[in-house]
Amino acid sequence: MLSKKEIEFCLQTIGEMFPHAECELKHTNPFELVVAVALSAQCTDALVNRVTEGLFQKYRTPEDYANTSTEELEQDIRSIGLYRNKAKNIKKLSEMIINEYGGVVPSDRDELVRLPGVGRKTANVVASVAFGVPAIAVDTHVERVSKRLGFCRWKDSVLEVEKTLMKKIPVEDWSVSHHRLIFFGRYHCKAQAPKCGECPLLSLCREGQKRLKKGLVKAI
DNA sequence: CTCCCGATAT
DNA sequence: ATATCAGGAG
Repeated sequence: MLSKKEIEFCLQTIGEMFPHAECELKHTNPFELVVAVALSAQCTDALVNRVTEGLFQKYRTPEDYANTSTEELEQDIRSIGLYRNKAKNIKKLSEMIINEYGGVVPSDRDELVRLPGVGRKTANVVASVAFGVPAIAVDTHVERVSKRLGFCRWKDSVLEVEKTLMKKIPVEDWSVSHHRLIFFGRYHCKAQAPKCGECPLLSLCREGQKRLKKGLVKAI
């Protein structure tokens, strides 16, 4: 596992590669962010944004979702995968926000997790992006990058990855580091065809060195 | 662990 | 053709 110092160096280097790493899910308020992140499970941000562009015109408040039939909402988000679960979750979550939170999205992570379709990762995104609460949401990119670089162990659960990152990164850097890891994973250290050949972190990357020995790294 | 699931990259 | 995508629930 990389030391605190080495992780700090990695995050700074990644920050130079992606100086504008921030949330790419389009939204204009916390409620829209909750809906967008709930839709984003196992689906690209680009596709979510394509769908929410029309969705947020049609549905502006939790009441709008609560007053729609599940079938109609399913059709409105059909092009996103897992649409039946997501439609049901968004309708229920809207009802809960109306009935239990006075129509206002809670900022507390434990309250957010009570909402259907909102797990720890989604709650961390909402708390962090919408309310400025320090958090590290461990999604597929953060998990993969952390394991490849050696920020944590390969066998670690997503919760263990999150705990390790919180321990090794200063609180004031949690949110920005989280977004840097997302961008690095999404555009550079991709699941398929990672760009190890043009990676400034290759020399200290455990997975990169392994790929180098296997002859999988194309020089740039 | 399995299921949910369409769009896109490889 | 197959893998992957800002996962969560049962």
